[in-house]
Formats: sequence, C-alpha cells, structure tokens
Amino acid sequence: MQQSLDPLARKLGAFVTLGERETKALEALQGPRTLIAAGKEIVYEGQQQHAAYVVADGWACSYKELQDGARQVIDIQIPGDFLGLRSFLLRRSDQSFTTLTDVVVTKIATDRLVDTFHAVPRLAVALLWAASRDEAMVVEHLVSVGRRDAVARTVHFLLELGAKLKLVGHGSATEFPCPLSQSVLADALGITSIHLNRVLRQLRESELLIFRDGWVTFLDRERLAALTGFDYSYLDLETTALR
Amino acid sequence: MQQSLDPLARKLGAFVTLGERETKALEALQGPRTLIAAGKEIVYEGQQQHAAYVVADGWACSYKELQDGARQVIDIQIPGDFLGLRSFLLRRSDQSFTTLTDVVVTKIATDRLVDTFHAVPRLAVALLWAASRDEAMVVEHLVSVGRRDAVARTVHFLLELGAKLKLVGHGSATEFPCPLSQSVLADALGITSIHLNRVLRQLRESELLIFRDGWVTFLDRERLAALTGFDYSYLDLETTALR
DNA sequence: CGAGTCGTTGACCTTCCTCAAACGCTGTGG
DNA sequence: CCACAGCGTTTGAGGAAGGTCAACGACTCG
Repeated sequence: MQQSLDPLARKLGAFVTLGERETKALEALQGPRTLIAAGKEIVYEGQQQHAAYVVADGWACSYKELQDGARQVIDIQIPGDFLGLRSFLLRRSDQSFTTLTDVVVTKIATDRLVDTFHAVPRLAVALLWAASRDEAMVVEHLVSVGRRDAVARTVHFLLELGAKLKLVGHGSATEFPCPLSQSVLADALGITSIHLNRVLRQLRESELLIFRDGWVTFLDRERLAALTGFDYSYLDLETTALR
Repeated sequence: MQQSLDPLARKLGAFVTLGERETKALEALQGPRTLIAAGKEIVYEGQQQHAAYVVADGWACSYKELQDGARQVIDIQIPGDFLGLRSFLLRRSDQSFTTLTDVVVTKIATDRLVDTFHAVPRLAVALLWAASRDEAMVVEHLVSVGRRDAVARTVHFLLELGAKLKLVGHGSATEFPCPLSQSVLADALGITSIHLNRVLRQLRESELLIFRDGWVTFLDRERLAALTGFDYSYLDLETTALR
C-alpha cells in the first residue's frame, strides 16, 4: 500500500492483500491509459454496449437528468473508482458520466471479467467488495438526501469524500483538494446552488469548514461529525479480513 | 415463466432462459423455507456475519435509521427479491431489514456462491444482472428523492412498484396489492406521513390513483406517467439478451 | 372496554426555492 | 490592450412546498 501503487490497487489493498498474481491479473484486465478532457461526456444514459472504466487520475461524476432539466448527481468518481462497472450487464447504461477535470482512464475488458474471476478468485472477491462498498455509499447518499437537512447533508457528503480520498492517498485529515463547482455539489446534494452557497457561508462563519478555491478544510472535525452523526463504519475500513 | 415457478426463477427468467441445470443450482443455493412474522427485524445495521436471503412470499423492507429517530426506507422487497445479498462481503450489514407482512424466506448459502458461479456461469450472470437491476432502482430512487416533488415522487414510486410486482406475477396493469402503511411509504419517499396523506388525497381527487385498503389502483396511467417522466427502460425489461 | 396503531384534517411555521441582480475571473476577438 | 461574453459565485426579497404540533375518528387486539 505504498504511494507508488495505482489507486485501484491501493484501494483494494485496504481490504485484501494483493500478491503479484492478483496485481498482474488486475493490470491485464485494463486497457491502455487514455486522457479525457474536462467537461466531456464519457457514457450517456441509454447508451447501448457502454464500456466500463477505472479512473486512474482526475475527477468524474455520474448523474441522471430529468426531462425538466433538473440533474441529480449520483456519485463522484475519484482515482481508483469504477465508472459504469455496476451496470455492465444492463443493455443500456442507466446513468450518464461526465468528467469534471481532465481525467485519465483505463478501459476494463468486461468480456474477460468472468474468466479472471475463475482464475484469480482473490481478486474477484476484492472487486466485488469494492462494488459493494460503492453501493453502500449510494445508499448512504439516499439516506442523506431523504432525511438530512441541507447543512447536515453537505457536511456528511464532504466528510465522506475526504475519507474516500484519503484511502487513495489524496488530502489529509484536515483538508483535501476538491475541484467541484458549487453547482455540481448542489446537484449531488439535491439542493439548489444558491441555497448551497448560503449553507457554505454558514459553515464558514461557524468555523466548521471552508470550501474555497478548490480546497475543503475541516476546521472542527468533532463538531462536524456530531452534526451529522457521521459514522465511518459503513465505509467498511476498520479491520481487514483477508490478509 | 409459468406462474408455478418460484418468484426468483420467474424474475431471472425475464433475463436469461434458465434450463434444468440452472434451476437445480438455484435451488441448491437456498436453504429450507422459513416463516417470519410481520414486523420482525431480520438483519440489523451493524450486525456482523449477517446472512442473505431470498424472499419467497410476503413483503419486507430495508432501511437506515438516523440518531434522531428519522428513518429512510431504501427499498421494498417483494417475492423474488434478495435481502442483504449485495453487502454479504461487508463485515457488518450497512442497513437494517424488517418484515412488513408475514414473510417466507430461504437463506442463501453465500459460502457456496463462488463455487456455484464457477459451475453454472449462466446462473451467475443472471444473479449479477438481478443485482445490477436492483442497484439501478436504488439510483432511480435517489434521483426521485433528490429532484422530484412529493407528488411526482409518490407516483413514480408506485408505478415502479407496480412494474416490479407484475414481473413476479402479482397485480395487473391497473392495480396491485400493497400492504404498505402510509408511514412506511412516507419513509421511503423522504416526506412525512402527514404530507403523504395530503398528496394521496390530491391524487385521489384528481382521479389519478387510489391508495386504499391495501390496494393501489391506477386510474389514468398516461397522465401518471407523464407527471413523472416515468420511463421503464432502466428496469431493463425490454428484450432478452440471453435466450 | 381500553390501549395502540393507522389514517385524516387544520393551523401555523421553517426550510428551501424562485427570481433578480451584481461581482470577479478568464478567455477571446476586435 | 481593451471590450465583452460566459461562467461561477454571492447576496437580497418574496413565495411555495413541506414540516410540526395538535386533535380526533376508525379499527384491531388483548
């Protein structure tokens, strides 16, 4: 789990110790690195035979758009995250993906996935674990949007994002780089960007956290965690089962 | 895909034709049928080594509770649905499950899951497809709660529930049995039960749908679908790939 | 018969949305 | 070099959707 590993291997390493065999198989599953410029659509909702990718560098997001133009951001993808993997069996993508910064991705050879699962079951378990964790985060996101007010929702989202980033070696306990615009963040939280702006001001003036210039700084983690009842356990990072 | 099949086989049959081999393997994966009374906790959040089940009959739901007592219902499980499967790799369950009616379940032998995947890849694909579809529904639920108003959210949820039920042979195009209380439904929709009650009255008075006495009746499907931009495609039911 | 749950309705209030305007920054073309 | 468009951010004023509190009727179960 050194800094030199690629982010996905680093993330999976938090769950399963990957030997040379697993690392090799993981590399073999991925195509060449490809650069995609910021603001580009990668997969659109309804697209057929869409591909799946791993983000090697940069930020992307998945979202769905309603007919009235409203947008709900489902998830933010950072280095080490899958993009479109969970729906590779569906005939058409159930959501859209766009880059938020310049992004480097590798394509996953989904047709080789089943064979790899046979050959390297340890890797299979690691990949399924990562997919389960991602889904647990979507569930937690649903809880937030359904049952927390705008302040708690915002704080929870940023705490979680910080934890995710730390796992792949970005940011520290008190701050992390965050290239999200307020409108993207608002679309993730299910509030308007105007209201988000007021929430952020309030958080800044209460000396809880600062969201500015592409950085998030936590000023008082204890009060922040208390505000949302934030509990890291669903991130499933505590102990590692398969060493 | 006859009525006589068990609901899970029936559902999977909408995606993959299951031969005798697959059907046998599916049965072998499940333990004996067990009855659980209405209102019982099946798995609680944080439980370790939680089991996974298939609902054979009855209704259940998954939810998370916040420290202030608010509850967000994630998903409703009807016959043929998995219960706790998507997180069997996590060390502790990320959500709670409770029965809404008397329920019959079978336990899934998760320890045999990987072997079964080797032996019967066609079944593996079918199970992963079902899991992907379930997750697509959670995503759509998130979109609803984040970006639709209470009326559209309610209508969308009930249309979707009707479609799901039809797939396992319950209800018709115009009505279906629905043992949900208004407070459970409200907790699923992220609104208060008081407000839901007003929404339901409004829908009834506009002659759009009736929610009463454990039944939902659609009075005008066209207007209902238009109201929410309801699109069945994410349910991935159109054509069948693997015949 | 009494307690408990579910559904229903009213009055009032908070949160968040809508509309509107203005500022700073960046990139682009005259 | 400057003008200007475009985007993201910030702020204010007013309004609407949905929440809170309270009360009551219908029904079920012990």
